[in-house]
Amino acid sequence: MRDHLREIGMIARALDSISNIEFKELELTKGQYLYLVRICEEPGIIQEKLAELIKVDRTTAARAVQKLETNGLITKQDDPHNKKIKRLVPTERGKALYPVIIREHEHSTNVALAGLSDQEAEQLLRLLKRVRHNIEGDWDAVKKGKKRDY
Amino acid sequence: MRDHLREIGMIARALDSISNIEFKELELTKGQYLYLVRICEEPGIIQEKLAELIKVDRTTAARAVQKLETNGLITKQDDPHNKKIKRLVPTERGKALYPVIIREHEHSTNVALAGLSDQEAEQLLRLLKRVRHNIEGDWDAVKKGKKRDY
DNA sequence: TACTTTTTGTTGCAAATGCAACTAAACGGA
DNA sequence: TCCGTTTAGTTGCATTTGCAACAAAAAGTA
Repeated sequence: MRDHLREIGMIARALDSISNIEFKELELTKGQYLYLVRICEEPGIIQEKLAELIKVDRTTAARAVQKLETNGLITKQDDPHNKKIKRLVPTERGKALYPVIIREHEHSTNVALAGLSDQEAEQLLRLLKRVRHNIEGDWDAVKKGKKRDY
Repeated sequence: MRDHLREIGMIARALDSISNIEFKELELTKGQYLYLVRICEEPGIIQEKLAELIKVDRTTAARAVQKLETNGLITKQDDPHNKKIKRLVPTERGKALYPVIIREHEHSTNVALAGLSDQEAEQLLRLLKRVRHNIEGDWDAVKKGKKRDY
Protein backbone atom coordinates (compact mmCIF):
# COMPACT_ATOMS: atom_id res chain seq x y z
CA MET A 1 0.00 0.00 0.00
CA ARG A 2 0.93 3.61 -0.21
CA ASP A 3 2.99 3.72 2.92
CA HIS A 4 5.33 6.40 1.72
CA LEU A 5 4.62 8.79 4.55
CA ARG A 6 4.87 6.14 7.19
CA GLU A 7 8.28 5.09 5.92
CA ILE A 8 9.40 8.69 5.85
CA GLY A 9 8.24 9.17 9.43
CA MET A 10 10.11 6.10 10.62
CA ILE A 11 13.31 7.12 8.87
CA ALA A 12 13.11 10.68 10.14
CA ARG A 13 12.50 9.71 13.75
CA ALA A 14 15.24 7.10 13.73
CA LEU A 15 17.83 9.43 12.27
CA ASP A 16 16.86 12.35 14.45
CA SER A 17 17.13 10.10 17.46
CA ILE A 18 20.61 8.95 16.42
CA SER A 19 21.79 12.50 15.79
CA ASN A 20 20.48 13.73 19.11
CA ILE A 21 22.29 11.00 20.99
CA GLU A 22 25.52 11.48 19.06
CA PHE A 23 25.55 15.26 19.37
CA LYS A 24 25.07 15.16 23.10
CA GLU A 25 28.83 14.92 23.48
CA LEU A 26 29.09 18.21 21.58
CA GLU A 27 26.88 19.80 24.25
CA LEU A 28 24.09 20.15 21.73
CA THR A 29 20.72 19.33 23.20
CA LYS A 30 17.77 17.87 21.33
CA GLY A 31 17.17 19.40 17.94
CA GLN A 32 19.80 22.12 18.16
CA TYR A 33 21.90 20.70 15.35
CA LEU A 34 19.05 21.37 12.95
CA TYR A 35 19.16 25.10 13.57
CA LEU A 36 22.89 25.46 13.86
CA VAL A 37 23.66 23.89 10.47
CA ARG A 38 21.17 26.11 8.75
CA ILE A 39 22.50 29.24 10.39
CA CYS A 40 26.02 28.26 9.40
CA GLU A 41 24.95 27.69 5.81
CA GLU A 42 22.93 30.88 5.62
CA PRO A 43 24.41 33.39 8.03
CA GLY A 44 22.11 36.38 8.56
CA ILE A 45 18.98 34.29 8.25
CA ILE A 46 16.12 35.35 10.52
CA GLN A 47 14.14 33.17 12.90
CA GLU A 48 10.97 33.17 10.87
CA LYS A 49 12.71 31.86 7.75
CA LEU A 50 14.55 29.32 9.81
CA ALA A 51 11.35 27.88 11.18
CA GLU A 52 9.94 27.75 7.67
CA LEU A 53 13.01 25.97 6.35
CA ILE A 54 13.07 23.38 9.08
CA LYS A 55 9.29 23.00 9.22
CA VAL A 56 8.87 23.64 12.86
CA ASP A 57 6.67 25.99 14.88
CA ARG A 58 7.85 29.61 15.07
CA THR A 59 7.95 29.53 18.83
CA THR A 60 9.93 26.31 18.89
CA ALA A 61 12.50 27.86 16.61
CA ALA A 62 12.54 30.97 18.80
CA ARG A 63 13.48 28.99 21.87
CA ALA A 64 16.02 26.81 20.11
CA VAL A 65 17.71 29.92 18.76
CA GLN A 66 17.56 31.53 22.18
CA LYS A 67 19.37 28.56 23.63
CA LEU A 68 22.00 28.54 20.90
CA GLU A 69 22.70 32.16 21.76
CA THR A 70 22.83 31.50 25.49
CA ASN A 71 25.31 28.71 24.83
CA GLY A 72 27.49 31.00 22.75
CA LEU A 73 27.03 29.22 19.43
CA ILE A 74 25.29 32.03 17.58
CA THR A 75 24.58 35.74 18.02
CA LYS A 76 21.49 37.77 17.19
CA GLN A 77 22.48 40.88 15.32
CA ASP A 78 20.35 43.95 14.72
CA ASP A 79 19.69 44.87 11.14
CA PRO A 80 20.67 48.45 10.23
CA HIS A 81 17.58 48.98 8.08
CA ASN A 82 14.96 47.03 9.96
CA LYS A 83 14.44 47.31 13.68
CA LYS A 84 12.17 44.31 13.87
CA ILE A 85 14.33 41.50 12.57
CA LYS A 86 17.34 39.88 14.13
CA ARG A 87 19.95 38.32 11.93
CA LEU A 88 21.36 35.06 13.18
CA VAL A 89 25.08 34.53 12.79
CA PRO A 90 27.24 31.66 14.06
CA THR A 91 30.07 32.43 16.46
CA GLU A 92 33.49 30.87 16.06
CA ARG A 93 32.47 28.13 18.44
CA GLY A 94 29.32 27.57 16.42
CA LYS A 95 31.22 27.45 13.16
CA ALA A 96 33.61 24.93 14.64
CA LEU A 97 30.78 22.48 15.19
CA TYR A 98 29.56 22.66 11.63
CA PRO A 99 32.00 20.19 10.06
CA VAL A 100 31.40 17.73 12.87
CA ILE A 101 27.66 17.81 12.27
CA ILE A 102 28.17 17.45 8.54
CA ARG A 103 30.45 14.48 9.01
CA GLU A 104 27.84 12.73 11.10
CA HIS A 105 25.17 13.49 8.53
CA GLU A 106 27.36 12.15 5.77
CA HIS A 107 27.89 8.97 7.68
CA SER A 108 24.19 8.54 8.25
CA THR A 109 23.56 9.24 4.59
CA ASN A 110 26.03 6.54 3.66
CA VAL A 111 24.31 4.08 5.94
CA ALA A 112 20.89 5.09 4.64
CA LEU A 113 21.82 4.80 0.98
CA ALA A 114 23.85 1.60 1.31
CA GLY A 115 23.18 -0.75 -1.57
CA LEU A 116 21.56 1.90 -3.75
CA SER A 117 23.19 2.64 -7.08
CA ASP A 118 24.18 6.19 -7.90
CA GLN A 119 21.20 6.40 -10.21
CA GLU A 120 18.85 5.20 -7.51
CA ALA A 121 20.25 7.64 -4.97
CA GLU A 122 19.86 10.52 -7.37
CA GLN A 123 16.39 9.46 -8.34
CA LEU A 124 15.43 9.23 -4.67
CA LEU A 125 16.68 12.73 -4.00
CA ARG A 126 14.80 14.14 -6.99
CA LEU A 127 11.59 12.48 -5.87
CA LEU A 128 12.00 13.60 -2.27
CA LYS A 129 12.46 17.18 -3.37
CA ARG A 130 9.27 17.02 -5.36
CA VAL A 131 7.38 15.52 -2.43
CA ARG A 132 8.71 18.16 -0.09
CA HIS A 133 7.70 20.85 -2.52
CA ASN A 134 4.25 19.31 -2.86
CA ILE A 135 3.48 19.44 0.84
CA GLU A 136 4.98 22.79 1.71
CA GLY A 137 1.85 24.62 0.66
CA ASP A 138 -0.41 22.48 2.81
CA TRP A 139 1.85 22.82 5.81
CA ASP A 140 1.82 26.56 5.54
CA ALA A 141 -1.92 26.71 5.03
CA VAL A 142 -2.85 24.31 7.83
CA LYS A 143 -0.46 26.07 10.20
CA LYS A 144 -2.30 29.29 9.47
CA GLY A 145 -5.63 27.72 10.29
CA LYS A 146 -6.85 26.53 6.90
CA LYS A 147 -9.07 23.46 6.92
CA ARG A 148 -8.34 20.87 4.28
CA ASP A 149 -11.22 18.96 2.74
CA TYR A 150 -10.86 15.23 2.32
CA MET B 1 24.46 17.38 -2.68
CA ARG B 2 23.28 14.42 -0.77
CA ASP B 3 20.48 16.11 1.08
CA HIS B 4 18.27 13.06 1.26
CA LEU B 5 18.02 13.03 5.02
CA ARG B 6 17.33 16.71 5.25
CA GLU B 7 14.48 16.42 2.78
CA ILE B 8 13.09 13.48 4.68
CA GLY B 9 13.22 15.43 7.91
CA MET B 10 11.41 18.37 6.42
CA ILE B 11 8.69 16.21 4.92
CA ALA B 12 8.22 14.25 8.13
CA ARG B 13 7.95 17.30 10.36
CA ALA B 14 5.57 19.08 8.01
CA LEU B 15 3.24 16.11 7.71
CA ASP B 16 3.34 15.28 11.38
CA SER B 17 2.51 18.87 12.14
CA ILE B 18 -0.45 18.81 9.75
CA SER B 19 -1.76 15.55 11.19
CA ASN B 20 -1.47 16.76 14.76
CA ILE B 21 -3.45 19.88 13.97
CA GLU B 22 -6.10 18.01 12.01
CA PHE B 23 -6.58 15.26 14.58
CA LYS B 24 -7.08 17.71 17.39
CA GLU B 25 -10.75 17.77 16.54
CA LEU B 26 -10.82 14.00 17.13
CA GLU B 27 -9.52 14.66 20.67
CA LEU B 28 -6.23 13.07 19.75
CA THR B 29 -3.28 14.92 21.20
CA LYS B 30 0.16 15.17 19.65
CA GLY B 31 1.45 11.91 18.27
CA GLN B 32 -1.39 9.71 19.42
CA TYR B 33 -2.52 8.86 15.92
CA LEU B 34 0.79 7.11 15.31
CA TYR B 35 0.18 4.60 18.07
CA LEU B 36 -3.52 4.14 17.51
CA VAL B 37 -3.23 3.20 13.83
CA ARG B 38 -0.59 0.62 14.59
CA ILE B 39 -2.59 -0.93 17.40
CA CYS B 40 -5.62 -1.10 15.14
CA GLU B 41 -3.61 -2.79 12.43
CA GLU B 42 -1.90 -5.20 14.77
CA PRO B 43 -4.18 -5.79 17.73
CA GLY B 44 -2.40 -7.59 20.57
CA ILE B 45 0.90 -5.87 19.87
CA ILE B 46 2.93 -5.01 22.95
CA GLN B 47 4.42 -1.65 23.88
CA GLU B 48 8.00 -2.62 23.22
CA LYS B 49 7.28 -3.67 19.63
CA LEU B 50 5.18 -0.61 19.10
CA ALA B 51 8.05 1.67 20.06
CA GLU B 52 10.33 -0.26 17.74
CA LEU B 53 7.87 0.00 14.86
CA ILE B 54 7.37 3.71 15.27
CA LYS B 55 10.99 4.45 16.11
CA VAL B 56 10.38 6.24 19.32
CA ASP B 57 11.74 5.87 22.83
CA ARG B 58 10.23 3.07 24.92
CA THR B 59 9.15 5.47 27.62
CA THR B 60 7.54 7.83 25.16
CA ALA B 61 5.51 4.95 23.77
CA ALA B 62 4.62 3.90 27.30
CA ARG B 63 3.08 7.25 28.10
CA ALA B 64 1.32 7.61 24.78
CA VAL B 65 -0.25 4.18 25.27
CA GLN B 66 -1.16 5.07 28.83
CA LYS B 67 -2.99 8.12 27.58
CA LEU B 68 -4.80 6.20 24.87
CA GLU B 69 -6.04 3.84 27.56
CA THR B 70 -7.09 6.66 29.88
CA ASN B 71 -9.03 8.18 27.01
CA GLY B 72 -10.78 4.91 26.33
CA LEU B 73 -9.32 4.27 22.89
CA ILE B 74 -7.42 1.10 23.73
CA THR B 75 -7.19 -1.46 26.54
CA LYS B 76 -4.20 -3.27 27.99
CA GLN B 77 -4.93 -6.96 28.27
CA ASP B 78 -3.02 -9.50 30.29
CA ASP B 79 -1.54 -12.38 28.38
CA PRO B 80 -2.58 -15.83 29.65
CA HIS B 81 0.91 -17.29 29.19
CA ASN B 82 3.13 -14.37 30.07
CA LYS B 83 2.61 -12.23 33.14
CA LYS B 84 5.04 -9.58 32.02
CA ILE B 85 3.57 -8.38 28.77
CA LYS B 86 0.40 -6.43 28.12
CA ARG B 87 -1.39 -6.80 24.84
CA LEU B 88 -2.77 -3.63 23.37
CA VAL B 89 -6.19 -3.79 21.79
CA PRO B 90 -8.33 -0.98 20.39
CA THR B 91 -11.75 -0.35 21.90
CA GLU B 92 -14.80 0.28 19.75
CA ARG B 93 -14.18 4.00 20.07
CA GLY B 94 -10.58 3.48 19.06
CA LYS B 95 -11.55 1.37 16.07
CA ALA B 96 -13.99 4.04 15.00
CA LEU B 97 -11.17 6.55 14.62
CA TYR B 98 -9.10 4.31 12.42
CA PRO B 99 -10.81 5.04 9.09
CA VAL B 100 -10.73 8.76 9.79
CA ILE B 101 -6.99 8.67 10.36
CA ILE B 102 -6.46 6.59 7.25
CA ARG B 103 -8.51 8.98 5.16
CA GLU B 104 -6.39 11.89 6.31
CA HIS B 105 -3.23 9.94 5.57
CA GLU B 106 -4.48 9.07 2.11
CA HIS B 107 -5.20 12.68 1.42
CA SER B 108 -1.74 13.72 2.54
CA THR B 109 -0.26 10.96 0.43
CA ASN B 110 -2.14 12.25 -2.58
CA VAL B 111 -0.85 15.73 -1.98
CA ALA B 112 2.68 14.46 -1.42
CA LEU B 113 2.77 12.31 -4.55
CA ALA B 114 1.02 14.80 -6.84
CA GLY B 115 2.63 14.91 -10.23
CA LEU B 116 4.50 11.65 -9.78
CA SER B 117 3.73 8.85 -12.20
CA ASP B 118 2.66 5.48 -10.84
CA GLN B 119 6.11 4.16 -11.65
CA GLU B 120 7.77 7.00 -9.80
CA ALA B 121 5.55 6.57 -6.76
CA GLU B 122 6.27 2.85 -6.65
CA GLN B 123 9.97 3.40 -7.11
CA LEU B 124 9.95 5.95 -4.31
CA LEU B 125 8.26 3.53 -1.96
CA ARG B 126 10.71 0.77 -2.81
CA LEU B 127 13.66 3.04 -2.18
CA LEU B 128 12.24 4.37 1.07
CA LYS B 129 11.74 0.86 2.36
CA ARG B 130 15.34 0.05 1.63
CA VAL B 131 16.53 3.21 3.34
CA ARG B 132 14.42 2.48 6.37
CA HIS B 133 15.76 -1.02 6.51
CA ASN B 134 19.30 0.28 6.19
CA ILE B 135 19.08 2.55 9.20
CA GLU B 136 17.09 0.34 11.54
CA GLY B 137 20.21 -1.43 12.71
CA ASP B 138 22.02 1.76 13.58
CA TRP B 139 19.02 3.16 15.41
CA ASP B 140 18.78 0.08 17.54
CA ALA B 141 22.50 0.00 18.23
CA VAL B 142 22.89 3.69 19.04
CA LYS B 143 19.82 3.57 21.28
CA LYS B 144 21.47 0.77 23.22
CA GLY B 145 24.61 2.81 23.70
CA LYS B 146 26.76 1.74 20.79
CA LYS B 147 29.19 4.34 19.46
CA ARG B 148 29.40 4.66 15.69
CA ASP B 149 32.76 5.44 14.10
CA TYR B 150 32.86 8.04 11.40
C1' DT C 1 -1.18 61.07 5.43
C1' DA C 2 -3.95 57.70 8.40
C1' DC C 3 -5.59 53.16 8.51
C1' DT C 4 -5.50 48.19 8.29
C1' DT C 5 -2.98 43.98 7.66
C1' DT C 6 1.08 41.30 7.72
C1' DT C 7 5.42 40.14 9.57
C1' DT C 8 8.56 39.13 13.29
C1' DG C 9 9.38 38.26 17.81
C1' DT C 10 8.15 37.15 22.62
C1' DT C 11 6.06 34.89 26.94
C1' DG C 12 2.70 31.79 29.60
C1' DC C 13 1.10 27.68 29.90
C1' DA C 14 0.28 22.60 29.16
C1' DA C 15 1.78 18.66 27.12
C1' DA C 16 5.03 15.33 24.93
C1' DT C 17 9.65 13.53 24.82
C1' DG C 18 13.48 10.94 26.41
C1' DC C 19 17.32 9.72 29.53
C1' DA C 20 18.28 7.35 34.20
C1' DA C 21 17.14 4.35 37.19
C1' DC C 22 14.34 1.06 38.94
C1' DT C 23 11.26 -3.36 39.22
C1' DA C 24 9.95 -7.99 37.98
C1' DA C 25 9.11 -11.63 34.85
C1' DA C 26 11.20 -14.56 31.27
C1' DC C 27 15.07 -16.69 29.25
C1' DG C 28 19.49 -19.09 28.80
C1' DG C 29 23.09 -21.47 30.12
C1' DA C 30 26.15 -24.30 33.64
C1' DT D 1 18.29 -26.42 39.72
C1' DC D 2 20.49 -21.84 40.29
C1' DC D 3 22.12 -17.53 38.62
C1' DG D 4 23.26 -14.06 35.38
C1' DT D 5 21.24 -11.71 31.36
C1' DT D 6 17.71 -10.02 28.59
C1' DT D 7 13.05 -8.35 28.03
C1' DA D 8 9.03 -5.50 29.31
C1' DG D 9 7.19 -2.08 31.88
C1' DT D 10 7.19 1.89 35.06
C1' DT D 11 8.27 6.48 37.41
C1' DG D 12 11.10 10.85 38.35
C1' DC D 13 12.96 14.61 36.31
C1' DA D 14 14.53 17.92 33.01
C1' DT D 15 13.87 19.55 28.50
C1' DT D 16 11.60 20.45 24.22
C1' DT D 17 7.50 21.43 21.73
C1' DG D 18 3.65 24.10 20.29
C1' DC D 19 -0.76 26.58 20.75
C1' DA D 20 -2.68 31.22 22.51
C1' DA D 21 -2.16 35.55 23.14
C1' DC D 22 0.34 39.43 23.02
C1' DA D 23 3.50 43.59 21.28
C1' DA D 24 5.64 46.33 17.99
C1' DA D 25 7.73 47.27 13.60
C1' DA D 26 6.92 47.06 8.62
C1' DA D 27 4.21 46.87 4.55
C1' DG D 28 0.12 47.72 2.02
C1' DT D 29 -3.93 50.63 0.93
C1' DA D 30 -7.08 54.38 0.63
